[in-house]
Amino acid sequence: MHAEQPVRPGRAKRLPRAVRERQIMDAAVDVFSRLGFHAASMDEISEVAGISKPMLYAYLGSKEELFATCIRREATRMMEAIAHGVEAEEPPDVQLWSGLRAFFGFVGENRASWQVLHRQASSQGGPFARELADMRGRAISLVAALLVHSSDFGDVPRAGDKEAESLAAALVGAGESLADWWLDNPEEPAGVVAARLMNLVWMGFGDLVAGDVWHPPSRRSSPEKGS
Amino acid sequence: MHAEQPVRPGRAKRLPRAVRERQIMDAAVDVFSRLGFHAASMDEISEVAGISKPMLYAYLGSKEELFATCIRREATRMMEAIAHGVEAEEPPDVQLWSGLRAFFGFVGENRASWQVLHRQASSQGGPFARELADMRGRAISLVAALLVHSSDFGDVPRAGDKEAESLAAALVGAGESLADWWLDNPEEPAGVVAARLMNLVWMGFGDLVAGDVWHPPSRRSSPEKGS
DNA sequence: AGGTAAGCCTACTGGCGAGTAGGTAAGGCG
DNA sequence: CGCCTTACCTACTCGCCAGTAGGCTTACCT
Repeated sequence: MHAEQPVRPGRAKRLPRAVRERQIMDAAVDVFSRLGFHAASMDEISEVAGISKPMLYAYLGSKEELFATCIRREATRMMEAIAHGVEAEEPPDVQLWSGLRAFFGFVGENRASWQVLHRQASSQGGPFARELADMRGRAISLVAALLVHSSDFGDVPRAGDKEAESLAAALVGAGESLADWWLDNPEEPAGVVAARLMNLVWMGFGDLVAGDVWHPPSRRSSPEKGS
Repeated sequence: MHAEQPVRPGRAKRLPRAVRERQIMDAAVDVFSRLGFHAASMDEISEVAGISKPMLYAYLGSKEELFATCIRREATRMMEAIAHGVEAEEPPDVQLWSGLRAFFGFVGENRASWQVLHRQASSQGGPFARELADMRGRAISLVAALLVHSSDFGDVPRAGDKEAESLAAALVGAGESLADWWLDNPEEPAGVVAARLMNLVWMGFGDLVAGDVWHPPSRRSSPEKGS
């Protein structure tokens, strides 16, 4: 132990910038999700990332910039995951179903991302909430468009845009809340949780109480086996 | 004007402890709702309350105790407001409807309380989240019981408790989210927003698209005039 | 009136954490 | 092989804010 190693203790291996940035972002999402924006310190993020604080500032700028970048990255990943699972040609209920499945699938596999997006981002004032509200707004518009379009299938001429938007907000919120609940009760698979929400918003309690359930038009396996 | 007033500039009028505590709590809820837990400073709270910082500590203890007390007070107020609006003898759908109206009524008249409860409390780790999760849990249980009981009216023997709970979580979340949306779109009255959610969760999109709507059993005025 | 306790204050300390100054190793290229 | 650019570090400053020490003032009670 008295012999000096040529390797200085706190010296990280030299890496190209892009790789380090990825590492740092991953560490930041992890720490932000566990502690929240304010309680998270740049010291801890740098420690988790395996580098020193000045590198953080050199690569990602201030704490706020870093956080905003995290939000943007995770939001983009999520929206892409959902968009990937939905096909625009399908009828509205199937589109909704696909979207829900993709959403819960993403949350199940990216819990930290979800924490950052849903809890942290929305509760910090400043530009973060705007960033997040932006994505949320896009999601709501998407659902609202689906609902309006869906009306064309029935005989109701056209629900008010405001009404569709508020319903979409309720639906998105239901999804968020259910996802949170799921994090605390993770024993059930994503598909089952998604199917529950699908039934709730498509059939309503009234029908469910009467024993009616929604199921996809016999393509894949039915979402809830008759247990 | 050059004569000294006997009133010292920063000296507040003497008041009994109970009254001051109320003032302080009101100020705290206001500041916490605007800035969030961390960004809120005890200095600002004391300033808004019209007293000096040591009084805060003398009366309400540390910042964390103060915040927890705020949460408890507001949560209790809200639960009482809702419980007040619901009568246990009514059929399930009417109970749900009453609860929704009471909820949105409360939020409309206590926006700051709602901000503190929904945004701030849930995003801070620590004992606050527990406090809040507690109330939320009670609300969910309440709704879940309603759903289970509701099943007895139909011919389905009994939905699984887990399923009822997750549906209740989704419903509570939908309410929270819709309340948030409403804060940004406050032009509509509480009753209309409540009616939207009622229709969504009771009828489902499937029925709504087909033109069916739920309405209360002809007692009060109908929730949504045929516009 | 005079005592006294409750209500109120100004003015500090101490620690934590964002952001920085200035220096050290290591890979590439002549 | 030496030079220089890029990656990386240790070790600070500085402001903000939770929490406190110690003293003043006013209402009530006898």
